[in-house]
Amino acid sequence: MNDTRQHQLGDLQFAIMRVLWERREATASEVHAALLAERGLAPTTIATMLKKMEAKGVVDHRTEGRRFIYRPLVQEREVRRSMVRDLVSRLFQGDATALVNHLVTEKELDREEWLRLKAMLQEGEDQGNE
Amino acid sequence: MNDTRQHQLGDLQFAIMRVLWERREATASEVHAALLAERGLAPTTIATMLKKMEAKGVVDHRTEGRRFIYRPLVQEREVRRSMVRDLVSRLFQGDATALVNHLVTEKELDREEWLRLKAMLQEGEDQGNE
DNA sequence: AAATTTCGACTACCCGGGTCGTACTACCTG
DNA sequence: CAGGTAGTACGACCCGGGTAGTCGAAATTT
Repeated sequence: MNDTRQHQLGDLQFAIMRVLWERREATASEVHAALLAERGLAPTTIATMLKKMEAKGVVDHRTEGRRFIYRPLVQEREVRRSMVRDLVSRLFQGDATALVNHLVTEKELDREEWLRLKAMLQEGEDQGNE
Repeated sequence: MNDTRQHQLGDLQFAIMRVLWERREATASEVHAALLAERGLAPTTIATMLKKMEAKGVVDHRTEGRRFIYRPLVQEREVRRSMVRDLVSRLFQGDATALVNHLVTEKELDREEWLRLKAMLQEGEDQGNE
C-alpha cells in the first residue's frame, strides 16, 4: 500500500511535484508554464507525465469544467526521506553517518556551510533521547 | 570526456563496481559468485551488464586466455561524489547542509550514529582551509 | 576422441522515465 | 454559425537499467 517505490521519482517527475507542492494544486498548463523556463518542454509532455504519475499514484486529479486540477498525493517529506534512504543504502550500506562523512571529506561543504552545520548540531543537542 | 553521466550507476551496476573496486579486477563469473548471495542472478546477467558497462566506459577488460578480466575505469570516490551531488542538486537545490539537516530532523540517524557524527565533526575541526 | 562444462557473443524482452505528434472535443468569439 | 483555441486522450518512440535464453567455440574431463 504505502509502497516506498512510489516515492522514487525521476528528475522531471520531481520537478513537477515541486510545483504541485508549492501551489497546492495546479493544472497541467500551469505546471508547464512554471517549468517552461528551466526546461523547454512541450505542454503534452507535462500532461503525459502527469497522467503517468497519476497511474503511479503520486498525484490525483479532479475535473473542473474543462481542465484537470492536479494535486499531490505524496508528501515532500516522504519522498525526500525515501530517496535519501535509498541512496544511503546503495552508496553507504545504510550508514547515514558515512554520507555525512563523505560530504565533509569530499569538501561538498565549504567552510561557511560547515559552521552552520556545527551550529545546527549544537542546537539539536537534546534530541534523540526520550 | 570526463562525463559526469558516466558516474551515474544503477543499483546492479554499483554492486558490480563494488566487487571490482574491492578486488582490483575480476572475471564475470567471479563477480557473479560474489553477488550470488544477495541477488540470485543468472551469470549471463552479470556478463551482459559488464558488457553494457564497458560500452558506457565505466569498466575495461583485458583478455587472458579466453576469459575477460574486468577492471574499473572510474573511482569509487568519483562515483559517490557525483551521485551524492546529483541527489543534493535535485532534492535540496544543491544545498548540502539541507541534506544533513534532513538526516537530523528526519531521524535518519539514531542516537548512536548521532554521537559518532558529533565526534567526527569535532575531530575534523581544522579542515576547510587550503 | 567423444562428451561435458565453461564462457563470451548475440539477441530478445520488460519496464519505466521522458518527449512529443496527432486526434478529438468542448468552448469561446467574431 | 464557423473557425480558432485550449486542453485531454492516445499512441509512438527512444533510451537505459535489468534479466536471461540460446549458440557456438574452446577447454577440460573421461
